[in-house]
Amino acid sequence: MAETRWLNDEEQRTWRSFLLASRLLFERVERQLKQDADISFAYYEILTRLSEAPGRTMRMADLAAACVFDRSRLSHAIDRLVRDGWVRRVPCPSDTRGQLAELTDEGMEKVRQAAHDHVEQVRSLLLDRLTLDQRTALQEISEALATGIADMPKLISMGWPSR
Amino acid sequence: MAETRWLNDEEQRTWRSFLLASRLLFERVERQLKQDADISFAYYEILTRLSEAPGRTMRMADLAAACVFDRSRLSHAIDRLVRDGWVRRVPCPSDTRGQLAELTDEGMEKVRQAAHDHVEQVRSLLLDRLTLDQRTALQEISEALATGIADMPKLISMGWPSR
DNA sequence: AGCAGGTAGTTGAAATTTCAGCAGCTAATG
DNA sequence: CATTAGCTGCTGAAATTTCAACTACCTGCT
Repeated sequence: MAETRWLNDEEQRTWRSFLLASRLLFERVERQLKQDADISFAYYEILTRLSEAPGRTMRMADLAAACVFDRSRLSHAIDRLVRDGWVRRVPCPSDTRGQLAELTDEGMEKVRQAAHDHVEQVRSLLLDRLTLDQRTALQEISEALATGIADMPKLISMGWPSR
Repeated sequence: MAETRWLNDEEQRTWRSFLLASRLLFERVERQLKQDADISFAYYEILTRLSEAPGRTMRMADLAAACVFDRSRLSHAIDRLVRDGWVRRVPCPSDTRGQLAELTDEGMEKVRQAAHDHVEQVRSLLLDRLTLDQRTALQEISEALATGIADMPKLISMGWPSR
């Protein structure tokens, strides 16, 4: 195995500042939602996605992909949202294996109520701190990264016995 | 309370693409570390910070701040790293309350071993996908965000009884 | 010295996420 | 049609993180 190609200063600084900024940002977003609306960002995001979906309904797998959850995590999370009365499970008509998660009226109300302060927070932590150029740049960068990553295989298969 | 100032399309797209990209990125980084080095990114980061610190040693609170962990999370995490023999706890000489986390030789070896593939992953997921201009922009944006957030109070005190 | 208020780190329990594996179903192949 | 590979979602247990105290100690003030 070759020598480790360490990051140079510029590379290091880019990666670390990105890491730091994202984490500080998400930490604040989480904290604010928990404090003002008593809901975690994970749940808030699920509810939001559903609220935007046609029929307030999504297939479990699609919802998981949208939220970048694995299936198991989503499954447990939906259990809890169902328990709280914000989501309902509906069998999928076109695929017997499938389940749809449907947002209830209570769930819809919950998102609405939580959204107000959340949006303000996103503005003050992210949008208001950047120039228009920076926002554009960030968007382009993010989209490039997301596209690139989505195209890559999830697991790097290494040295597989060749048949 | 005023009407919710929803994000317009451009704002929405910036925020969501940033959200998506960061999560995909961190998800891959986590997965790779787990797969190749059998360690979570959280632990890897703790070990890394310690490996760079003078004397391979840091105060708990500083380490927590560097990793954007709360104290409790760090405390539990260090428990586990101590159990695994990668970290040692040392009382702080200057402050009786304090503790120092010290990286053991085994811990150092673990970081070294994990770092190789991790660095490659950071390159292929992030650095190699951006132009030099984009890397510069991302760095500036991240630093602006991090600075801004660090300056803000953690909790928005609302409607406090005026004395 | 004695006290008030803040800081450092830990603790245990509850909540959440991860992990491995499973059962049922679909779809492609021959 | 039968086979088989792959997908869908769920489950339970283990690992981790969050939450709310709590102890011990430091700092500045009187």
